[in-house]
Amino acid sequence: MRDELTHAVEDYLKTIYDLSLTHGRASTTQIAEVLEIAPASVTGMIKRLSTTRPPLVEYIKHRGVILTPEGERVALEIIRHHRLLELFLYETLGYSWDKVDAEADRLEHVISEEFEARIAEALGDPTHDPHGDPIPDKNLLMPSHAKLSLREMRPDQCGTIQRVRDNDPDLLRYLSEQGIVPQAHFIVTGYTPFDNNITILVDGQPKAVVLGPRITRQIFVEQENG
Amino acid sequence: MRDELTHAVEDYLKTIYDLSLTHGRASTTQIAEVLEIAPASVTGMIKRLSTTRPPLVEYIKHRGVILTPEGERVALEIIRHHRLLELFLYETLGYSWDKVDAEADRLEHVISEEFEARIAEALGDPTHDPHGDPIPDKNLLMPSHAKLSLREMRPDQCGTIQRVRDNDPDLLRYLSEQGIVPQAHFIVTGYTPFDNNITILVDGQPKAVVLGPRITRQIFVEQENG
DNA sequence: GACAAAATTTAGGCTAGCCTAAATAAGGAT
DNA sequence: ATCCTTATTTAGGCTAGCCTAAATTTTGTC
Ligand SMILES: [Mn+2]
Ligand SMILES: [Mn+2]
Ligand SMILES: [Mn+2]
Ligand SMILES: [Mn+2]
Repeated sequence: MRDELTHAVEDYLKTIYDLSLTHGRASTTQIAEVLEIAPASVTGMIKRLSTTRPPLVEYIKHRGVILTPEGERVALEIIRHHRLLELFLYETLGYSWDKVDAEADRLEHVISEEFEARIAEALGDPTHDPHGDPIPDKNLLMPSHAKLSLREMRPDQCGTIQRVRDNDPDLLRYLSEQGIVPQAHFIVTGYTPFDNNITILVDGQPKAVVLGPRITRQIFVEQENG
Repeated sequence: MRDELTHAVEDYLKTIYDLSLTHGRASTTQIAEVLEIAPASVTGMIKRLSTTRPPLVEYIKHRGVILTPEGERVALEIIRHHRLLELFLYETLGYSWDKVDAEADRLEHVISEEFEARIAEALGDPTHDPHGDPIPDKNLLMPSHAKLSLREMRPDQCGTIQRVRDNDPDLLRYLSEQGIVPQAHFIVTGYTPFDNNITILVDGQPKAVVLGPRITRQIFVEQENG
């Protein structure tokens, strides 16, 4: 069906997919920041993506882009590769969870459908990667996932960690040292306004931890009704 | 030490290494054939490879190229990636031996040194890939390997299959159907001059097989003194 | 040793993807 | 509504890698 797309194109589509989830439409500058390239270069690329047949994005000048159904299909395919690879590196090869993202970022573009199928099977058709990110299934259907960020929680509320943004290796190492990993259960023991610090006590950990908003914004949880 | 080389450069160096083993110096046309690109393009690339610092090939106009020590180091690094990957795909992911080459050809350029180290360890620091090709060790030292081709053998001589060229998936499937795989023991039962057909009986196989020179040239064996 | 065939190089051109600098459009404050 | 800032696009340029067609060198044959 789809002929070969370049690695660059695949990375653009993956990035646009991610940005659309939180911001609706992806702007030139946002894409440029994530991909660490000049905004002018992004303009050139999204023009191309919007004029392929079929178009991969819908582009309105000065208004940014959204993915077309075909663009989304490609993005989900790459995201499936990426997250399956992360889990494979973590589970099968013993990588630490802060190193899998960088490796998967390159591998995602070169593995075949057979490779994808074989690691999916070896891992038992998993639904979530090591950071709790949902893995689209074979038909590219995305499992539901927590959207409540830890920043919104308040004292005496409790829940489980579901998902942690995976782009910052140092943060990931820090968090796992504190026991803040998917499935960990915690209770909020403190909140300070103005600086928006949140203190949580994670089950099985000796001490509570204070987390600033730059961190809590990156953590998604499932709240328990209690 | 070495900064990033492109996939294309790595494939050139790997190809030149291979060609040098059998032909001494690699010619423009030979490289072009293996890589399936126009000879004119090869000329352009080998000029570049010969003028990098340090140079990766030694180029004499109209006389082809040989690898410099640095070029050979890079080639061996990629060949180690390739062959470790082939074995990993074969052993760990259950690929058939005719499909591993194509997949490894892409993966070899993107895996990190950590990935290399982890699969090497998982496989027990192997010395040979699924086709019997030698895998350079961590220090890029190439294990010794059989250089006697099956084509040179004659009736009543026997030996074991050591190595089969891996570039033709159809041939690989055919050979494994006949039990012609590394470590298989066989005896030569026939030879016909002019057409250079060789008949061998492989241990454990019901019938002898006649193999033409196009095939026997691709198979390397260890002869048994008998 | 001349000459044709084969191998190789040169010349000119193309696409993908990036860049910087300059021009323009959008949005917010007054 | 105007001004200013910020976002975006346009213009022009660069490298990597490929291509074809034409020129040139090498080589094998007589
Ligand atoms: Mn990527
Ligand atoms: Mn992840
Ligand atoms: Mn390759
Ligand atoms: Mn092989």
